[in-house]
Amino acid sequence: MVVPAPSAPYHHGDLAAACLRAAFELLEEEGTAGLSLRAVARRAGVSPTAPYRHYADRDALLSSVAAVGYRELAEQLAATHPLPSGPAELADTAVAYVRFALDRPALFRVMFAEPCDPTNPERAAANAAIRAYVEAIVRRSFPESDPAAMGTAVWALVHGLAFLYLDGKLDGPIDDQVRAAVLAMLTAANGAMF
Amino acid sequence: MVVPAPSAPYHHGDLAAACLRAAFELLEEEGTAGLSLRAVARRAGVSPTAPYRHYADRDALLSSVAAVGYRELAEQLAATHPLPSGPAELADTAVAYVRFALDRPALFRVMFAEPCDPTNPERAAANAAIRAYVEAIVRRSFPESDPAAMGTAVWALVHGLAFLYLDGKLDGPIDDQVRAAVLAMLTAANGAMF
DNA sequence: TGTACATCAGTGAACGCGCGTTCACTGATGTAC
DNA sequence: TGTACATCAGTGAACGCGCGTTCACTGATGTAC
Repeated sequence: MVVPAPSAPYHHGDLAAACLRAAFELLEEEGTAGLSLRAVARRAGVSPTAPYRHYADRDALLSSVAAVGYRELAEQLAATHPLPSGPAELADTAVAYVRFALDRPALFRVMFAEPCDPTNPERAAANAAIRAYVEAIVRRSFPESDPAAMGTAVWALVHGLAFLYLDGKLDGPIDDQVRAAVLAMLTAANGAMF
Repeated sequence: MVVPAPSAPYHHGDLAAACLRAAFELLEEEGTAGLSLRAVARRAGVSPTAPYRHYADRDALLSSVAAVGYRELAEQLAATHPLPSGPAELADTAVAYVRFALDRPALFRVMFAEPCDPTNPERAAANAAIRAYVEAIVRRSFPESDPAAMGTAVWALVHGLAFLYLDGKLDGPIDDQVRAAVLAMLTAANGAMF
């Protein structure tokens, strides 16, 4: 019976996944600046060049990180309300979006603020998934509006809130303010001066 | 009569302003990554350490850049409509905001996405100016809404549009789509299913 | 069941790079007497 | 008006740093016969 050596086998086993995990941890602990290929390799317990077996270059790793991030954001939104309808549920979803950004700021920045390869199919799919989710909401809650235009507006509203908080342009009790902002916007047209 | 030496006087004259100008040019030409203190010094034709006479460190320079950027953004908005009212003028202003972001993406990122020193008084003033502008619009156009909440929402809407376009999450004819999104949002409540 | 060999997944040394920042310095300027 | 001197705004060499990426390599694995 062969007892496997207790440590440091030559082959890692699943280095691709380990790199991804390491990248997430680094983003959480050190922020965007801490996410280098070398740091990922270090944390995975592997030589600086080993990740190149699994990722063509730094950008490729970032794209994979972003793709996983999109999936997790989608899960978090769906967990709040699979298909929100009505102002209160929409506000809940907005809060969930902003919370995601503030809980994992570096990840959120990689997902959105870094110029990742736009031809990456994983990214395109993730992007399309978010759009579809938002448009489904819009079609249900605002049947009289243009779903594309209104979908863009809704996404922009929550996305803008996320970034404004993330970058310290707003302060105060976040959940309440996000809720208030979304509700104010959704009911504004009724009392508008035009 | 003293004829000044035609080149390379020992004292620059106004190195602080020259650094700022160089920083803007670098942002325009090379993007955020190209903006280093050394590059600024090089472009200003001065030794790598000279800028330290005028800026405590890299962050201090970035803060100054951001402050000037805010002023220019405010000017561009005011030039579109000093105090927009009605959906069409609001949409114009939104377009101007997004245009600013897309015309000068690296500058816009420095203004918003970089973690500049939040205690910088120039930055605080710039931030307050934007808020005041937006709230003035809101008070006039949406007298029945909470001006703070609605102000936040309006800013977030245009800011989100700016970043989504900037980061390639949306595509298509920008001006038209921004206008359509803003108009859809501002009239949505009328036909909402709640 | 054994063996030869192709393939795969790592290693480790080395490359060149540009960065922010420090330090002791020196040339230029302006002010007090 | 001339001079001494403090102050200001630059220089230039040097520091240590970590990065992405390349290269030739080697240990481990698995497959064909």
